[in-house]
Amino acid sequence: MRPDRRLSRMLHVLIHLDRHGGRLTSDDIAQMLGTNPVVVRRSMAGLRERGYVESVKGHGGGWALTRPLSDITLLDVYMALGEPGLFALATSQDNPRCLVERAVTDRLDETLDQARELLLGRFAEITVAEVAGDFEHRFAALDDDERCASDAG
Amino acid sequence: MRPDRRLSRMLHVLIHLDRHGGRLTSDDIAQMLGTNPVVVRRSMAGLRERGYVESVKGHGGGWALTRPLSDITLLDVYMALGEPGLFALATSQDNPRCLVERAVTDRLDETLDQARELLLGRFAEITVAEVAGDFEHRFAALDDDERCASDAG
DNA sequence: TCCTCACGTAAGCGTGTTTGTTACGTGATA
DNA sequence: TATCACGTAACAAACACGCTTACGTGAGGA
Repeated sequence: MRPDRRLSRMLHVLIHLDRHGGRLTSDDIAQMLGTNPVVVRRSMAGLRERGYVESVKGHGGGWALTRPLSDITLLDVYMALGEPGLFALATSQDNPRCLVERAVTDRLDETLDQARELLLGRFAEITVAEVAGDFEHRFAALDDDERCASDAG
Repeated sequence: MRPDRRLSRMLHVLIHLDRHGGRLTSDDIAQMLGTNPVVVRRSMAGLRERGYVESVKGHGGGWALTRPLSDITLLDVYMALGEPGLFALATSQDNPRCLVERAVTDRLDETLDQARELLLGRFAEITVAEVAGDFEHRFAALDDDERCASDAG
């Protein structure tokens, strides 16, 4: 199955919006992500509905943050994307009458639920500002040449 | 993305093989799973290569266990399937030069790795015999009518 | 010997989800 | 009024599992 990369991409965008300060158009963002402005608008619609960003039409329009990154957790972004399925694994329901199958699915679902709980719990603990801090720390550690060579200066 | 149900199905099959005692043909198993014998052979090839089951051609042929369920963990079955990807989520590599993206992907990958470690660790702790025990326990708790109505008697 | 059974494998299509693309509409600004 | 930029619908591409068909091989029985 093709993996969902929207969470990764949206975090990337939020941090760039913060660093940029002003507005970025869907086209700007699409170029950063190597994709299409329509994909950007589609992915960011949920973030707008939840009030993390706003979009403005017309000249000088584009996308901007409406609150600090420290107020947005990875879980917030994940939920703004519609809480897509986390696992590429699922239990089968080929014959719900079969008690063997039910024992298997119950045991597997229980284990998957534990992993899901851990994952979403971690997402809830991490703010986007923290990830931005990871970047700042790395960027500060570079010497001047490396800073010029990187795309995030 | 379409989830992978092979792990669930293979556990189901292994427990039925154990309860049945003798051999089951790919056709028998396909009917249990509501699928096609070719799908069964393909999924079970890895289990055979690892020595958990054997297959015999010709009259009276089919599939049988080659070791007790207590010697097979969920992790063993997962690995026999070729260790398919666990998550429907992945990090993006749209622009590896971008330090922001790298900070995001590193943080996300780290979190996903934690969840993966938990999940595979749990898989390693659970034997197929344990899941079969779950079934036996439930089956013993049924009264006669319910046993007849279930498909696992 | 010949037939049937059952597995082994290759090849192609179906399907669902994200992603990519085109097209058209709407509102805001110069 | 022209242009910019978002909003949305519609459709194609890519990808992996699942399904189906087809053909080959080895084992056993008539």
